[in-house]
Amino acid sequence: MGIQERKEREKEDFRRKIITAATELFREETYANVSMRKIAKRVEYSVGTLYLYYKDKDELFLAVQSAAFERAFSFIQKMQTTADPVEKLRNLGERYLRFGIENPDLYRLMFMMEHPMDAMKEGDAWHSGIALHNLLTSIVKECVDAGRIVADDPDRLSFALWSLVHGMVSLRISQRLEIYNGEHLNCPLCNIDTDQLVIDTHEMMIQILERHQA
Amino acid sequence: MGIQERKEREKEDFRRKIITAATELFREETYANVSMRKIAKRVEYSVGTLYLYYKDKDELFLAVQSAAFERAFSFIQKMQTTADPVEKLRNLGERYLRFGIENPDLYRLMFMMEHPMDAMKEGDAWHSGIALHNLLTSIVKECVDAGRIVADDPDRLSFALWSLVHGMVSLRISQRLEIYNGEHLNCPLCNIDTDQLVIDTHEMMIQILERHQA
DNA sequence: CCCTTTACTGAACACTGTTCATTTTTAAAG
DNA sequence: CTTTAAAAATGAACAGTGTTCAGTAAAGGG
Repeated sequence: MGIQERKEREKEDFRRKIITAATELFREETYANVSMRKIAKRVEYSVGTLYLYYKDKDELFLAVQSAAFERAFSFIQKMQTTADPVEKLRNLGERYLRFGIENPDLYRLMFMMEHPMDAMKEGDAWHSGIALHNLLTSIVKECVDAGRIVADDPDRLSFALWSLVHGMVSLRISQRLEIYNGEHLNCPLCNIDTDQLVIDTHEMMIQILERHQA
Repeated sequence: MGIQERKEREKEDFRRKIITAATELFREETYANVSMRKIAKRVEYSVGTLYLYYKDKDELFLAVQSAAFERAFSFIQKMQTTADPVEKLRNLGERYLRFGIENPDLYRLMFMMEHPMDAMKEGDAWHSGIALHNLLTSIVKECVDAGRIVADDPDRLSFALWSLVHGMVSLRISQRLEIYNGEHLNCPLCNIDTDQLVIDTHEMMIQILERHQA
C-alpha cells in the first residue's frame, strides 16, 4: 500500500511548500499584507486549496512561526564554542540580538504578534523555542556553578536576561529607539547607532552580573 | 470674529471625540478589528467625515497613541512619594509594569505596533513618552548620586532597565509567558502567576543593582 | 471501463481602508 | 429675509481582505 504513503508524503511536502512561500512573502511584507490569495498565487494553486491544508490564516502562520523558531535556534546555536561560561552567555545573547535585528518580521511572529497565539494552545510550535530557553538557563547555571555569577535563583535570572534582550530587540525593531535620534531627547546615548547601543548595553549588563560578587 | 474661533474649537472637540471613540473601541478589539466604519458609527457620522479630520487610519491611531502616552505618564506619576531613591526606582518600575499589564492594547500601540510609526516621523506624539524616559533617568541618577547604585553610565543603565521592564510586559501581554504554564518546561518558575513572576523578577534585578557595589 | 473518493477550483459573501462627486448646512452679503 | 459662495458631511464605488462551498476535475480500486 505504497500509495497511501506517497499521498501522505505529498501532502506533507505541499504543506511545507505553502509555509515556505508564506515565509518568503512575509519577509517582504507585513502579516496583514501577506494575503491568502498572494500565497496561493505563489504556490500556483487556488485560494480554496490552502484551506484544505490549513484551517485558517492563523494556523498557517503558526506553522511559519514554528519554522522561524527552528531557524532561530539553529542560527543561535552556531555560536563560537568557548570553555568560559560567561563568554558563552555573552555569545548567546549577542546572537539572539543579531537574529532579532536581522529578521525583524520573523522575530515579531515568534515573540510579539498576538495573532497565531490563539491557534497555539497546544502543539509543538514552541518546540525549538523551549530548546532555546533551556540553552539559556543551562549556560546561566554553568556561570553560577563556576562561581562567575552569583544568583540565588538562576532560573529567574535567566528569565530576566531573556526579558532584557527581548526588550531591546523589540524596541529596536519597532523603531522605538528612534527617540534617541531626534532632538527630543538630550543624553549621551543620542545619535549612537541603535544596533551598537543594544549590543553595548547587553555587554554592560553581563559585566554588572559578573562583578556582582556577594 | 468669534465665529472662526468657535469653529476652530468645534473642530478640535470633534477630533478629540473621534480619538475617544477610537480608544474605547480599541480597548475592546484589536487594531485590525477597529474599522473606520465602526468609529464613524460610534461618533454618529459617516465614514468619509473621519477623513476630513484625520488623513488616514494611521494618523488617527497616532493620536490615540499620543493620548495613551498621556494616560500612562499620569498613571505612573501617581506613585508613592519617597525620599529613598531606590524605593522610587522600584515604584516607578512596578507602576510601569502595572500599566502595561492592565492596558495591554494601549501598551501595544505605544511600544510594539509598527503601524502608527510611519506616520510619526515628527510631531509630539511621544511628548509624554519622552517625559517618562526623563523621569526614569533622573531617578536612576538620583540612585547613583546617593551612592546606592554603582553605574559608569547611568543613561545606559536607564535604557537597560527600560528594556527589562518593557521586555517583561511585552512577553506577558503577548501570552509568551504561557510556556511557563504548560508541561513544556520544567523549572521552578513554572505555574507561578505570570504577573507575580514579572514583579518579583523586577525586584530581584533592583536588588542585584543595589548590592552591586564596586 | 465504471464509479467512488479525493483533490481542487473560483465565484460569492461580508467585510476592510480610502476616495470623491453629490448633497446639505452654514455664514456672510445684498 | 433672500441670495450666494464656501464649508461640511455624505455614502456609493473601488480594489482589496479572509473564508466558504457548490461544482468540477483527477485518481485509485474493483
